[in-house]
Amino acid sequence: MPTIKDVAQKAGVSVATISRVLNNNPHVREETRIKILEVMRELNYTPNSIARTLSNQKSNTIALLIPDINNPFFYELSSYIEQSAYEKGYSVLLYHTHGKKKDSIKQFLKTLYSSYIDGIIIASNLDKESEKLIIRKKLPVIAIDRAVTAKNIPTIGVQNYNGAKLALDHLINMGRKSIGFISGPRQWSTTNGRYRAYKDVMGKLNMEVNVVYGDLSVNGGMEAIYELTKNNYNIDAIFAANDLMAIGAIKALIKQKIKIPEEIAVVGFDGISLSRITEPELTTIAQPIDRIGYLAIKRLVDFIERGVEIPIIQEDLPMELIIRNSTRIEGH
Amino acid sequence: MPTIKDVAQKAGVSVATISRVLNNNPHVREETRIKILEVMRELNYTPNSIARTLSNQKSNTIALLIPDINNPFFYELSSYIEQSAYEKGYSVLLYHTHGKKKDSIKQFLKTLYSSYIDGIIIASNLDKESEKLIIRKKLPVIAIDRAVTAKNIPTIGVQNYNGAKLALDHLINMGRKSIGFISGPRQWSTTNGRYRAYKDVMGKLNMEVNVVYGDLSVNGGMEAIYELTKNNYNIDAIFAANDLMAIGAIKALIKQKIKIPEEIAVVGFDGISLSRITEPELTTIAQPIDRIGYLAIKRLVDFIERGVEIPIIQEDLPMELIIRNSTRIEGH
DNA sequence: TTGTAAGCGTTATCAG
DNA sequence: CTGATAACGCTTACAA
Repeated sequence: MPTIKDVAQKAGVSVATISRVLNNNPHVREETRIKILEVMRELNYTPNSIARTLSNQKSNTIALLIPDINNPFFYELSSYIEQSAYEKGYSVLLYHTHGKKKDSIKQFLKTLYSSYIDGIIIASNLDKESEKLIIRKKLPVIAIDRAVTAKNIPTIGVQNYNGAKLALDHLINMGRKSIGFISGPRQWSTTNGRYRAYKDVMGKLNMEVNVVYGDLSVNGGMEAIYELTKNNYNIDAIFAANDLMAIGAIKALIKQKIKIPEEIAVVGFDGISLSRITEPELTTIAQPIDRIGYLAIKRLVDFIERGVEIPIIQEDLPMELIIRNSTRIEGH
Repeated sequence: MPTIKDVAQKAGVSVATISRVLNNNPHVREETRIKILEVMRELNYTPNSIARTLSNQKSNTIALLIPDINNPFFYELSSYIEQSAYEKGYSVLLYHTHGKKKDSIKQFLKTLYSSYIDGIIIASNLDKESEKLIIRKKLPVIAIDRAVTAKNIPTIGVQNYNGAKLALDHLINMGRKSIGFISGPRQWSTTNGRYRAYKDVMGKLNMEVNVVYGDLSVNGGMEAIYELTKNNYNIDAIFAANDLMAIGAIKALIKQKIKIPEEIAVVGFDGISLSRITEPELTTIAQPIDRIGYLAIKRLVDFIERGVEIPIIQEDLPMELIIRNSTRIEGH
């Protein structure tokens, strides 16, 4: 691989000048610039990014911490983040927090600082200690969606309460009289809003409250259904706190030969692409995953490159109801 | 962040000595080594990996090229690869070849050489030109599974022919008399073995051949079913060249109110975790995804660190039949 | 066993 | 507008 020296030599100038054209420094005579660009092409020269990073103390890389490998929501999210980063000239360093030893997150954070990572996006739920470690350093951080309990990390999330209301109103519009709710884990901050909406709507309409807790997985959804249908034969709709559990719900209902949506309608939450994999396809409340990824990168890069402060407040994006056959009787 | 200089100063030795203990060089007095380790802990020192990379011309990073973001098979694969790499002290640089402009792969390859990437794993199908570019450099490369048409890239794959035979024998053992095959795209090398097995088995047993081509997606599987069932009312089993299409097949069959497996049994291929998402769950031929990932990393690292040549031959791993309810009548 | 110093490929300061 | 050169943090002959 040719280096900046080779280019300098062949072009008959100093490395400083080469560096200048590399960095679009205007103080280069047009003639020399052209000459140099030509030589670069001839030599098929690419600037060495490692050397650049060392010199600049900046890597144009953003670290992304995501939790479970089995939740497609995070894959889709990471894909959008990578795309947005790519467009701004940044790479993404993916780190799966799930399944690794407790200390390894600490280790990873150390690595960050030894690689000149420019910023961090956190989609995982970290323990308090790790969070503190992150905050202590001055690296720009942004949390997305479900995540982070510390108050002083800027967060981009979704309107969980309003989104859940969309789901419930839809079910009620479809004439459902008894709605069961499959909640996420109690500590999980983002499911709280969804839970509150459920309680509020049920309360206002004087409807029975039936809540079961699940672990956000397909199996969790199945188990929740067994629990819910064990005693409540009158339920005619299910609202699940995420799509994976809703898919599990559909699976369990089909197994019990319960007709969807005729006997029980199902609504999910997230809008992952898997929500179309079942038969019937799942009605769901879609998060603007692309937008979350885009915003996270934008906020971070704006700060890194232009010092634009990231608002410490929580920024909550609206959600969208997508109606499919798990709530809509076909042909209607 | 403290540097090697800070450590040297505080420990009262030269940076060379620090570097020696960092690299486990035995020519350090035990006493000094201990002293230095102590100072490192005190200062909370972490060696700067960028500087190390620049000096060593080696980054301990392996690039992984994966295609479609929507195929969970590759996600699972990449997860195992990351895990294996992690255990050997390597990071993985993920690059999605799908959806990016044609030139960007070329651009990416350039980046590789400017970041001292130590090796490449290719899971994507690249065009000939890109492949040539890769081969021309002396970077160690390994292709996995479905991939790569060039003959001179070492490849780790699976026994497609034998795996497909497992599926077909199973269906025949279950008493099926007419098996339809949903193939992958014709050019797709890995589906060829599966196709040949189908032809051979059908031929040997004098059974009717019914092949439809799909694009390896869920929708592709659905369309294939519409095609297959349009004319062949006597089919009682489907073998799909991958799980995603098999899932689509199940979806389409359910939509047509055809009972699985009573009327039509379905077998997939890959063994992705999504194969358990349907009701009934999918019988499938599982690839040893973990093993593929492990081997790819092992071969690469063995070469990088100890010069162990990677066998140029294709290395094909055995597959496993997993029987679930899409072929087995419940209670049996 | 330890230290000195050159080198890895850039960037940036300071002169000219 | 251009060139020398120190600096980024580490490794590694070569000397001592």
